[in-house]
Amino acid sequence: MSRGPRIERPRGTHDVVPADQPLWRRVVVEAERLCALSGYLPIATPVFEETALFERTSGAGSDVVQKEMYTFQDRGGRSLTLRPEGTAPICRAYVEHGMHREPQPVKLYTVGPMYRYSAPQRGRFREHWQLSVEAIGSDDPAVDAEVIQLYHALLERLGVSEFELALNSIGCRECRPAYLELLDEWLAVNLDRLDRPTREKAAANPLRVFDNFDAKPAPVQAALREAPTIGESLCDACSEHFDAVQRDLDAYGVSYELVPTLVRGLDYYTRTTWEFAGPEKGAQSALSGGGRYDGLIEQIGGPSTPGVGFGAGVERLVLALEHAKVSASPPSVDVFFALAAGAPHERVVGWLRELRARGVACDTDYAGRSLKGQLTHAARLGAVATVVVGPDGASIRRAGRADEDVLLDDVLERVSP
RNA sequence: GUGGCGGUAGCUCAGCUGGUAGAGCCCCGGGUUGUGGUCCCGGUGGUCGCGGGUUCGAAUCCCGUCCGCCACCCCA
Repeated sequence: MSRGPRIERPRGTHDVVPADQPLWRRVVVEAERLCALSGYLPIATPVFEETALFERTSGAGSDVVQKEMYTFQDRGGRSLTLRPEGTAPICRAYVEHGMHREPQPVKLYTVGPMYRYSAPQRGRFREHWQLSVEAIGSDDPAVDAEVIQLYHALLERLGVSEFELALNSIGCRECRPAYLELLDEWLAVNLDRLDRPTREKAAANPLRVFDNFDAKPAPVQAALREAPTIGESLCDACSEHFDAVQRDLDAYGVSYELVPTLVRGLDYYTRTTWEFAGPEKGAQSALSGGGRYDGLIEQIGGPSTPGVGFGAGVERLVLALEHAKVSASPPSVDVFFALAAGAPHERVVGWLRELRARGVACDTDYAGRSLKGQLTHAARLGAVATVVVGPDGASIRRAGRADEDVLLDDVLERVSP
């Protein structure tokens, strides 16, 4: 029969099989519903983009650009990249379609696959699905809060209660350079108090010396606690902005923890940054993360335009739902036709056509099962009504009701009132 | 990309120090149950991840490789 080794899905990818779909759909449907309720409109962008889009916006030094991009040349010699994140493509579409002429902010969302070449693990894939929500064209802190609240509402709505929201502001082009200078100075003086990984960070990406703080040796933690944080260096405008975001979150009833060392992995972020962490242990706890990106649109050749948004992992959210013991049922069958010996097949086909036209979900046996097998199958499908069809009549069975014997001519009307 | 652990039926796993493959669940059939999710009996189903090596003989030992999981890195 089959020759050669069995072909399996590519490393780091996964199938969402029918058994997984109810939970998966629930996440996506609720997300879309909440987006619509807040005025976010759906947009779809290509799954691949010109490589420069990500190189320019994410930052040449970012992990994504350095080691995680799926980059390839097409037959025309173009360098293309499977999108590693959703924000830059949406901003590209915003510029390309002149959405700056529309009423601002333009509020958009999309759900689709993202690609990152990293070592697969539980909850971490090379192809994973993400909900991306973006509000472009306003620097109002109320928009930051709205977008954060949107994901918060999604978690509540889905029944996930075990999560934490970490919040920070990383300043703007005005105040961040000054802070970086302060930090560099401090690092230079205190280098001998740090361990090797932290020293390497200090050289490569000083903002990230605080990463994974809890795992560092106690003396290193003690030292880092004395280091200057961005919060103390925010300019007045950024500081006011950040205060306003917090006031709105309070008004929304969203609780958060201020984490002055929270820095995100992409270079385009400014001011507000945040991360929702879920109940799963380990490095895959991040459910969603986002921030403001006031310089991004300019970087890709558009007019100076502020924006905020986040990306949220669908698989991680599904994992959180499973952790919270949330379940969802598959779609049910209204009517199942079980055929006894001598049943008129053509009549059943006609009933199927008519019921489906009326919007009644119905099915029958195609596996040559015994009558008992068909009834068992009907029960497993969760059929509301099972019709046992004989040569001259039928019997309609519903849970908790007496069987109803009907003429073949009356089946349709009795089964679909 | 680095290190550790692991891959046996669709799923969860057993298979002792090498002797040539098993259970439960699932699926199908039969019986029982008022012809429907229970229970009982039976059956289908396996390139032991893949390739090579050692051996009279490999699921079992060795090497390589692929895939998964865990940690690191980093993220969703």
